[in-house]
Amino acid sequence: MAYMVEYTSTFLQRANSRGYISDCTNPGRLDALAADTSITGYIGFDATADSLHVGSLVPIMLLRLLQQTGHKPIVLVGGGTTKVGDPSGKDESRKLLTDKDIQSNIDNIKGIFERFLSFGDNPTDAILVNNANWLDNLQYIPFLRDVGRHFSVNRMLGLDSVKLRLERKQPLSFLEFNYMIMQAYDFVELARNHNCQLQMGGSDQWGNIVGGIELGRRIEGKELFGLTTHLITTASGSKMGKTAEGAVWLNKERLPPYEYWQFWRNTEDTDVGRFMRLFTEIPDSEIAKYEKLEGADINEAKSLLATEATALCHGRAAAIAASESARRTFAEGGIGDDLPCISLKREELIEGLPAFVLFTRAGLAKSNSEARRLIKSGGAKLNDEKINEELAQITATDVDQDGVIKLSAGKKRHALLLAK
RNA sequence: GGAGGGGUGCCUGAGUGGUUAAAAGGGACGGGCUGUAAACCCGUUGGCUAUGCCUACGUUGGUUCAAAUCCAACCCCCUCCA
Repeated sequence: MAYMVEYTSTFLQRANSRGYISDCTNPGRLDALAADTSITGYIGFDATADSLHVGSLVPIMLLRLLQQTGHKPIVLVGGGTTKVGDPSGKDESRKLLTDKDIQSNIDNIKGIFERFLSFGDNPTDAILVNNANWLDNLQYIPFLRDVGRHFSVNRMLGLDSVKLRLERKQPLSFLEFNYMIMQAYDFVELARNHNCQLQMGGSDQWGNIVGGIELGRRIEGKELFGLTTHLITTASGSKMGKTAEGAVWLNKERLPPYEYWQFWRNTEDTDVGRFMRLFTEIPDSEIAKYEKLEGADINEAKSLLATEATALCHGRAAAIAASESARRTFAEGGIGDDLPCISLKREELIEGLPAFVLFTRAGLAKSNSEARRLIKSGGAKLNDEKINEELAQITATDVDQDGVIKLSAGKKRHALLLAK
C-alpha cells in the first residue's frame, strides 16, 4: 500500500498520487534525496521477446515520470540475466535463448523506450545499458568470493521467488537460483559506474531489489533505494493484458495501434480512472471530472483513455487515426481506415470464395473450422449483414464502390478485404 | 544406483480394451441483455468445402477384429531411500 505521508519531492509526490507505488525501502530518505538532488534510477527489463507488453507499462511510465521530474532514468536490458532466467512468478524454467536472439530483442525493445523516454547525453537523458557487458565476463571464483559470500542460502530459500516455486514442487535449477545474485550485482555495478541509487520494478521484484541494496551497502558502502510498483489487475481480478490475439504488445508490428487503442477502449468501467492515472498524463483534475461520469457516458472517458494511452505508445497521429476509425466503425457502423486489412485478387472473387475461407485469411478465425462455427453461431457478418449460410460464397458483387468488403466477427472484431 | 508415483486437448484434471474427438471446471470465442462495460443466461471450443475423412492422450514398436486404456523399450518429471 502507498504510504500515507506527504512527500516533498515532485517525483514521489506524483508517483504516489498517480498510484504507482506499492512499496519503498526508505521513503523518507529517498524523498529527501529526490527533493534536493537529481537522482539516477533504473529498472531492468528482460530480453526474452522482441517486444514488451502492457505488463511492463507501469514500470515504463514510472521511468518516464522520473525523467520528467528532473532525474535520470537508466533502462537496463537483461542481455546477461536473460541467459539465466528469472524464477519470480513462474513455474517453469524458460527456454534458453541464443546471444543473437537476445541482441535482436534488445534492439527492438530500445525502439519502444525511445517513445517514452528521451535519450542522449544531457544530465537527465535516459541511457540504455546491457548487463551482458559485465555479466558475460565474470570469473566464477572471484565472483563467488566477492559477491557470493554476501548471500545466505538460508535466506534465499525464504524469498518468495524461490519459496513459492519450491512449495509448488516445481523444479528450480541452480542456474535460476543465481538470478537474484546477478540482479543484485547489476545494481551495484550501476551504483559504481553511473552513481545509480534507485532501483524500481514490479512488486514481484522486491526480493531481488532488496538483495541489490544490501549488496551495495556491504561491498560499496553505498546507500541504495528500492521502489516497487503495483502489479496491475483489472477490477474483475484478472491480470491485464490479454486480447483475443494474446498479449498486448507495445510495438506496432506485433499489435497495430488500432488494436492497441481497442484494448484500452475495452477497459472495465471501474478501472477507467485508475488506468488514466497510471497510463496517461491527463491531469488529476481532469480525471476527477471523468470519474464522475455514469452509465453510457463512461464511454467518453474510455475513448479518451484509449487515445491518450495510444498517443504515448504510438504517437498522437496514430492515436487519432485509431480513434477516428473506431468512431466510424462503431458509432456509424461504417468502415474505419485503420481496420485490419488484407487484399485479394479480383480473379478470385469472380469465381467466388466461401466466406469462411476469407474469415480465416483475414485473421478473424484461426482455422476454417472455427470460421464455419462462427458463421453457424450467427456471429459472422458480411458488409454488416449477418451471414446465414455456412457455405455462403463471397463474390465480386459483394465489393463496394471503393473495392472493399467488410467482414465482422462478433460486434468488436472487424477486418477489410481489398479487391485488387 | 534402489523403490514407488506420474506424463491426457489452451490450462487444471477425469477416464484403465470398444458406446471416447475423450467427463468436469477454468479460460477463450459467439449469441442474448447493454453502453464496443461488469454481472448474469445460452451455445461453441482438433483439422479438413465435411452426414464423411484425417490427426490426437510423452516417444517408438508390439498384442488385439478393436488401444489413451494391455505389453516392451526409451525419454522426461516427482517422492522416498543410498
